[in-house]
Amino acid sequence: MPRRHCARHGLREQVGRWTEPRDVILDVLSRSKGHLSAKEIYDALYSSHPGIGLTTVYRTLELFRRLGFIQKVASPDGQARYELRTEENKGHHHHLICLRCGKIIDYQDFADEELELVKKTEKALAQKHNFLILDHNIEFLGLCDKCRQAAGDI
Amino acid sequence: MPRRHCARHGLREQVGRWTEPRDVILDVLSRSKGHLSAKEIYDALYSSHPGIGLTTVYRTLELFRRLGFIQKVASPDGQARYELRTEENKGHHHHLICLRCGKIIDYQDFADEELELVKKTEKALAQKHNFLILDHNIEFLGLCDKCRQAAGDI
DNA sequence: TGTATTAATGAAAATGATTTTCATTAACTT
DNA sequence: AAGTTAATGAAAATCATTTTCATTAATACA
Repeated sequence: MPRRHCARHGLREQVGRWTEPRDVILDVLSRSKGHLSAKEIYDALYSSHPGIGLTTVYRTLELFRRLGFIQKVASPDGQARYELRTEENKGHHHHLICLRCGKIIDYQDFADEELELVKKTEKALAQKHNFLILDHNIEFLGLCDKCRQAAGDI
Repeated sequence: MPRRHCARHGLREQVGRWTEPRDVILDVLSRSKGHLSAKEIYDALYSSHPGIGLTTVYRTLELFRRLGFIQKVASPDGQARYELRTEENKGHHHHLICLRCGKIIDYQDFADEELELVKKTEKALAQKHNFLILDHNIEFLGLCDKCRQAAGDI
């Protein structure tokens, strides 16, 4: 069985058993640029590994999230989407989301300016509302290139 | 039948028929400070109007959203929540969301600073990704006062 | 290198929010 | 006041996700 990612990520110590599904799902995630839904991962795997069930995909994604390997993003089309955490995107949750097809695009621009404002806001809000702030989200919603055309450019 | 809100909001022209469920649901929304889920609205109505079904609540919320009277916010607990659009909150979608109970708090602080950054970012992103930006969301996720205590303040 | 242990899997059923269907009711038109 | 048809409510359908449980297989250990 391929141990590609197991060695690569030093997972052995953190996960009970390193299995084929976990290996292949991590592989799909690292191959893909964008954010994939559970169903999309299941479909991508189906031709090469028809045995892997959707249940396992969900369970594995939840495991990876717990381990901090991936980030889960709620998409307005109802399916959650997941992306591998990399050095670049670590700590950033800034997205461009298409309301029509659910596609999610990361952006890095203005990250510094945003971060400054976010930190300032965070501190003030935590105090004012006695809230323990653990995370934040900044997202822009609209229509992606493809869907603008499909929708007759509105 | 009470026509309270029908007159108040000048709805008659915009909606086909003004009905009791629509009237009462709008009433609940305008009475409530926070963001209510469909189920919460249904429950709030149950004692005084046991006849009104959950289906109608959903349909009415969708109508109100189409008309621009309310704003729908996705909550991480899985249920969408809705708030009446008022003069103050119009154009702002800035929320403090509790990951444990789903409670949503609006905030206005830093709205001006945020808006400036948002506009700048929006323009640049729209151009770079050929995206038609229709809306944005800024949210802070964490634990509300009550849930911090329930969770032993972590 | 087998073999036992038990974590991980997959199929099917369960869940929970939301949507659809369809026969009935009632708001508005005339 | 009566007809038209939009709106309703109950039940069924959907859809993403979770749970259950019997089976499989990764690791430990003899």
